[in-house]
Amino acid sequence: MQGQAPSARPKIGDVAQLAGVSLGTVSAVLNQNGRTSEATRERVRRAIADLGYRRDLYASQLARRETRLLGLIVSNLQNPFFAETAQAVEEEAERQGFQLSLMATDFSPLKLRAAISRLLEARIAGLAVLTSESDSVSIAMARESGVPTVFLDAGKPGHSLSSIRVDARGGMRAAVNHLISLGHRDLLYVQNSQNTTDALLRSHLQRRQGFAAAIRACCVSELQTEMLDIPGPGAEAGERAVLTAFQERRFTAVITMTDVVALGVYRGLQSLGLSIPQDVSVVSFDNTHFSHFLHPPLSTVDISRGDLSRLVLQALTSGKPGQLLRLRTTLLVRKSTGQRPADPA
Amino acid sequence: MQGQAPSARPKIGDVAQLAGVSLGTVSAVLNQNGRTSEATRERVRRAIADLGYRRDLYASQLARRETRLLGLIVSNLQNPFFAETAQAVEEEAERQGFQLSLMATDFSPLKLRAAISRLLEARIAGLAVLTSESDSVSIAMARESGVPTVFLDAGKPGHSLSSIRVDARGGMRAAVNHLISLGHRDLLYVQNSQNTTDALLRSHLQRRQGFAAAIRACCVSELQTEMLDIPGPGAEAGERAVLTAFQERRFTAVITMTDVVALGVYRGLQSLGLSIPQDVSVVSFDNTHFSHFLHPPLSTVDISRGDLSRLVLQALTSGKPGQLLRLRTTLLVRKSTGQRPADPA
DNA sequence: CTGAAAGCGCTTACAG
DNA sequence: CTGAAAGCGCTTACAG
Repeated sequence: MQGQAPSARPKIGDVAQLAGVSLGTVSAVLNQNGRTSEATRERVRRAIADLGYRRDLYASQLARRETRLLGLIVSNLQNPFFAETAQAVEEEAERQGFQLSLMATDFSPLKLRAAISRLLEARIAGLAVLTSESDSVSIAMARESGVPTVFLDAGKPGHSLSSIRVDARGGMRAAVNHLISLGHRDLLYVQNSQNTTDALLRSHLQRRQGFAAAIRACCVSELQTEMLDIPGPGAEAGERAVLTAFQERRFTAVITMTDVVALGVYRGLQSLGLSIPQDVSVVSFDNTHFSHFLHPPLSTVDISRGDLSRLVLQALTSGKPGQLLRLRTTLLVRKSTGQRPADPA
Repeated sequence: MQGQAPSARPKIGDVAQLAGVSLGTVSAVLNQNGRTSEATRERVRRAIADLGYRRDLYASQLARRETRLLGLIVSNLQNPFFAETAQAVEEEAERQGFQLSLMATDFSPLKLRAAISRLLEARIAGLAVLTSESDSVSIAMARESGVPTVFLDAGKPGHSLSSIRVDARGGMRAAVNHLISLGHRDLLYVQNSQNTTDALLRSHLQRRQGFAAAIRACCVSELQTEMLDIPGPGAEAGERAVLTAFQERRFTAVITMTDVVALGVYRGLQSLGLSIPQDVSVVSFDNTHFSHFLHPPLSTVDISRGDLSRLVLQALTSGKPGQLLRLRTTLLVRKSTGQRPADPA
């Protein structure tokens, strides 16, 4: 039923025997050590093909000193920001000869700890935790392991632990100033919280703080703002936030914590019969792929995936752990933001 | 620089010594074999914590007969269909006590082969290949390994290899009939090809064939259809397809191969000043999460992620490999489809 | 409930 | 360029 018996799986000794060479020689061919003659290599290759031999990962790695494996943990692969980031890191890792083991936490600190634990068991050469939730136990685990690690917007740099700080404040400031310069005075800030009971969502916090700071620093006096936090998935939260907030008061601009939230905001505004940007401007954060394809194309703050992935690999493989790395953000003005309407009826 | 020296990593023997027990006892505690007293377990746990001990995955798996690891390969994690499917399979696997090793091919048959190869080296207990591209060499590799395997819309069932057949034709038939019943007679079918030189994109082919078959089977005589295939990423392709096709002729309905293509079609139509569904109806395939949040919400053919993941686990772990499994599709009528306009000017 | 020993399938000095 | 041997860090019968 199970196909061949388990013992049918050929081993390196079977290959050696069939090829008429020793174990070490087969191993050298497998690892491309190059200290074998072409004729030998060919015989070994043929024996491997004939037997359907496949090296055992566990035996191979156990016998090796080090691994070329990097661990990457993100919050959720359904979220385009994380999916795009994971792909960028994977490509950069491959370019540098590393394989990636990818895990998702679903915003749960417990799953984050479990993921770190599993990756450490795999003796990874480096660990990148690019999640929006954070967890002090996880940070301590990573730090104590001594494995070069990088967190996103979390952890104090030192020893083996680096930290990448996204300039969320700068991005938010740019977004707020953009809206104010367009004449907007009534701003709604929308974020969603995931169900993370005991986790501090750093990136969320920073974006919100960035918004608040930009408002405080603003030169204009008659600013009216409201900040809404709706639990649940981003798109649903964005829609509900708009339906709720616009019942009481009229805003001319909405700033969302992520593009996914903006997706829901678009829908909410449209179901209220409000046009973007004629009636309401929308600006967001993340520059996920789909934001360009919304109607109208969404103005959003870009976090460069390329820069991020290069920083990650620098933190993990440069031999200089414990760095504090900064990542710029850039406001992309597209078509979802415009002049404040003359008469926001 | 590297933190502790590599040899600093404690082993099971260090734990045994500190706890005053033997190797086997520590192993029993680690594996929850339960044949240890609570007092012993506690001592071992404390020793593990004190030393910061972490089991070595490779040694552990090498010594074990079997693995509880399943391999899952998808085409691209940025595509919401694959991301959602991966998450569903992961949850179902976890429910049944399996871990998942996830890989992406980026639509490349070569990467598909490499992924299968790596997963087989990890001695996976089962392999699911849920990609849109297919490759006969990959199918042969999987088959010859004897590992229980399931392909999506590819491979002849037999021995260790199962196949899940998505009822794309049925879904397309429902979509076409829905449009025809709404009075539409001028239909545009849009698909995008990825850069897969030598791969046959089965799911694409089947959807297109489903469309063609539904048209042929149709009772109405005055049907006008056009089928467009634009290379490149889905959203870009959808937009370009509309801009191209509507230059020459006026369609009242567009059927897209995937939701991602529909995203681009929306944008193309809107930039032409055409309203959905007042001027043009759109119906799609996949029911990805975002389709519900487009404006208007997209009518699309659903492929149940829950059913799919249950079929995958059934194929891999039921002990009855070599099955042919069928997966239904369901047309979800939302707001992007409506009556054919009276005067499609 | 515990301990000593064999074995998992490789890689890597080392000697030839 | 090749071969014999030690060792990687666990798990698992087996004997006590």
